[in-house]
Amino acid sequence: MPNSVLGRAMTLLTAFRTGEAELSLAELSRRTGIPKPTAHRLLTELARWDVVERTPGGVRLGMGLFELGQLAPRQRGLREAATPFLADLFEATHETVHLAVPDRVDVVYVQKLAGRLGPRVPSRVGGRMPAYCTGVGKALLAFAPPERLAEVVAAGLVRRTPRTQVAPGLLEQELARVRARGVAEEHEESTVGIACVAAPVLAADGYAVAAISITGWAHRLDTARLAPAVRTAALGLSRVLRGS
Amino acid sequence: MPNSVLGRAMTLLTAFRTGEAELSLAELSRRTGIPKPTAHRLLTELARWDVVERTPGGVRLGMGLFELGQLAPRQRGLREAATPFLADLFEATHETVHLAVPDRVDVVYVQKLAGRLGPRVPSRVGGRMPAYCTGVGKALLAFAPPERLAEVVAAGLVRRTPRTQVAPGLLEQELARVRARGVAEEHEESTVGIACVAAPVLAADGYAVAAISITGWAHRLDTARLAPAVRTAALGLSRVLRGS
DNA sequence: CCTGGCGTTTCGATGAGCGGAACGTTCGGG
DNA sequence: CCCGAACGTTCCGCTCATCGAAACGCCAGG
Repeated sequence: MPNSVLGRAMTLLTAFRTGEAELSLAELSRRTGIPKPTAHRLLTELARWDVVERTPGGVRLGMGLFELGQLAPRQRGLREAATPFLADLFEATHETVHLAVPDRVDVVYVQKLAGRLGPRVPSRVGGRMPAYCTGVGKALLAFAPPERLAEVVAAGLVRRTPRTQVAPGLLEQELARVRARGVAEEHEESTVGIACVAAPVLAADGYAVAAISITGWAHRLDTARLAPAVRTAALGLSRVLRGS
Repeated sequence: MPNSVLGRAMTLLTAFRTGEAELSLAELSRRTGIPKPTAHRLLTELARWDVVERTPGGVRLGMGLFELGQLAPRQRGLREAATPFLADLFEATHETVHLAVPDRVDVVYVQKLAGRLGPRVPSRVGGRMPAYCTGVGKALLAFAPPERLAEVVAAGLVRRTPRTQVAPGLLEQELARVRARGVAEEHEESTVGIACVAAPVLAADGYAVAAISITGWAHRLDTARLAPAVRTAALGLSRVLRGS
């Protein structure tokens, strides 16, 4: 348990898990080891800033936090510029469409357009996945500074499904193919039953700042047919971001 | 200037304005009145939690903040459920599509799909607008508990454009029409040149939890033609949220 | 009725937090 | 080239914001 105010506040905020609508003071205290009166005091102040909101059953993360988070520049401008391309791609294919950015050895999803008929893809906006076993992650790694792959390998390649690629040499060869082709694929490497085709969004320096992907059922997604569409959207966004 | 750690940290975080990629320590200190060493210390700790990130020119709001903000339940489940309906509406109309939720006397935009040809609508995801002069706001007010309108009136109706409606009685009459019709309109009341047609997303208790809208140029948007489409999307989302 | 658990409040003790001063670096102007 | 201004960073004695055990009232379940 941290002994700083900020550390404790962050510990409370990060105790909330995906899908939890609210947590009671007692549960937060149990999860974090922060004594109830302390947690109570901190949450009371956080509520004054709308970082948390009081509910009948306890507290929930607040709209003020959502509003602040939307100002984070690394996702904001990109998501705004990308939304028309993503909407086009969604309209053209009616498969789930993602925009993701790199963050250390992971990808973070910043936009997702999904219909009502596709698979329940476990990705979510604001969520993370490892780069090495996801389509968007491989598209980003292929066009990342070379030390990024070394970081990813040093962090460890963990088998998540029977099809996860955990040999660094094979991953490196695949990334070379991605670089040559401009498109990355994922076939059940991160999630059983799910396939994906992704293309990097490149900045002027040739490195990827984001990746766009289409995701669907592994038994049904025609990655060969969709690759040009994904690549087209990514190239369009790349051009817009370069200001030309 | 607050004398609590949380208050100071929040003051620093809320000093960032829309569109600012980063701020120097000195600028943050000037804006907030927080002495440089104090700001430096707080930002250093916030950076450890990815709430802010260091940049060559200073600091920026971080991806950790974005990720936390995406967990806020009041926008999360709604945005995920709504995205297919919004995407449908965007595909059908190619006008800018919004999803907004009520927050006291304002609306907060939680999703926005815009193409590349429509007006540069000043709304943004994570941004706020007053309820009384926006299409989504009026749709929400018409189906809000009665005390909400009283709050809005008590907070004051401020003229933002020559067409802003600032007479409480006229607003009340308009909201009655919205209730009867199930659709609200906005004709340059919040932003010159912009029109909007919006429909409420209703919970089982008959109150609105969100509103969906289509926004476009005031001289061009055919609200009469688009109203049924917006209402259809809102009704569909209402039904999904009710679980039936 | 009793017990356990909840959220809330109190207040003396203390150490986390404070910020002026100092420092080294960089940049722009004379 | 030199100087001054501004920057970010560090230091450390002081202090007050923070802490949390204890107490309290309420509620639900046995």
